[in-house]
Amino acid sequence: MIRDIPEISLQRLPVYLNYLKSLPEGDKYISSGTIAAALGMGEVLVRKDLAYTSSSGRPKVGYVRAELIAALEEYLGCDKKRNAVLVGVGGLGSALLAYGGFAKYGIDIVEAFDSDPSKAGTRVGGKPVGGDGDIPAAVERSGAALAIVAVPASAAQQVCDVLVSAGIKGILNFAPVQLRAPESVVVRNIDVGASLAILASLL
Amino acid sequence: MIRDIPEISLQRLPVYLNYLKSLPEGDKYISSGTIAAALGMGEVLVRKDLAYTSSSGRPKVGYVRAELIAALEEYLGCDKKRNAVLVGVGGLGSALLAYGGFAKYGIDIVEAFDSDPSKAGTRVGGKPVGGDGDIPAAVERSGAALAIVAVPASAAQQVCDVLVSAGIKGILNFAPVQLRAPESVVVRNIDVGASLAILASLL
DNA sequence: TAGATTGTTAATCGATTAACAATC
DNA sequence: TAGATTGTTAATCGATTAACAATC
Repeated sequence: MIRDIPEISLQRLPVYLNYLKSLPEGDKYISSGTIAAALGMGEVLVRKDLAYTSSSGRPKVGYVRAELIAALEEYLGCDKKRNAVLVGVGGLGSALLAYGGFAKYGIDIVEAFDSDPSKAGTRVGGKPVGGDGDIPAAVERSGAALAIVAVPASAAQQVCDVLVSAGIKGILNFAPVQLRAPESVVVRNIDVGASLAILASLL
Repeated sequence: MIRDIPEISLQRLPVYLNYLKSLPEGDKYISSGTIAAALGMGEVLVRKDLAYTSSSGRPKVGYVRAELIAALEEYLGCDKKRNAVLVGVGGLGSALLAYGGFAKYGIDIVEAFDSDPSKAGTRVGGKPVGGDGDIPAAVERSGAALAIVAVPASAAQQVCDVLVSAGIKGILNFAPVQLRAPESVVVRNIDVGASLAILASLL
């Protein structure tokens, strides 16, 4: 699924998608200028980004909203069912297991894992929780290519290693450490503490 | 606290900080090349980023690790105590209230709010929870300039408006909507669902 | 037709990298 | 001194914006 789109453009696509979905059903057409004004960006940028999804508008009228939504969803792979696993059923991990925001992108967290044996065998957010040792078998069984790491920083690298050797190809890491992984594995980080600190330092 | 640093450089500072803190106490010096290799980036970039914090290294030996940590912490304002409030005590909000990762940046979530009256008066993650109507008074009392929005997308704009009129200057928004706010208010977004979808589409 | 909007090409802007002098 | 590393200046690269032709 390698694409000829800059990652920074890719990151904006869900923003467009959310905005378009929030519009009233009645609006059949929408122009790049309207989108740009609503989201506070340049309209040429909007058109360039949308062009990557192979959606196209009509001069004078704009884009058909429903078509644009469909093109964005297809480009983002929302129609394809993709499985993910989650490691670290603490506060954040539990919240993510119960979070409903992955479904609209076709992503399903099928199983979670925690090093605490007392959590193994339970269910959190409706998802079965196993021990860390169950990771390889579960990844193989479910065919999951995605993993969420929500363990403490001290455990993250080790968990990453297990995930990589289990065949995981993409890791969303919430631990505040830089994970070492083979180039073939894509790692992206979300550091909530750092994000708030950065925000604070912009004030 | 307006700075002459590109935001993209600012975003890397916590990464350096975490890495430097993770090194063994015994290492007195560290070079930009070592940092770059560990984090998978160019060494000139590391030096440029570090230069923004007014830390400086010595040719031939590198940077004094402890000085670098101190400079980064000072630049990021970790030494200054800053208060934040959180709105939306659902799964994610509760997890963030219990999350310990803000303290190292000098940020303290002092109070939370939820529209559900049954939550008002309780404590979550050790933090007092009030009703949404308590926001203005609490913001004034605590002097909080930062807010975390962890409510559903449908409520986020209204919550944003309340926070802005209460005097909040920076908002970290977890709801998948683009918030409208005055230019004087800095808004940054974390969309966990979108982040995982983007990751998936890179595979 | 006239006007609005798209899509593309060229220009600008900003960030990263390369080259290299300074220096400990 | 020689070598390693910093810090800076210039070159490159990539993303955004401006200009504008195409078109419905």
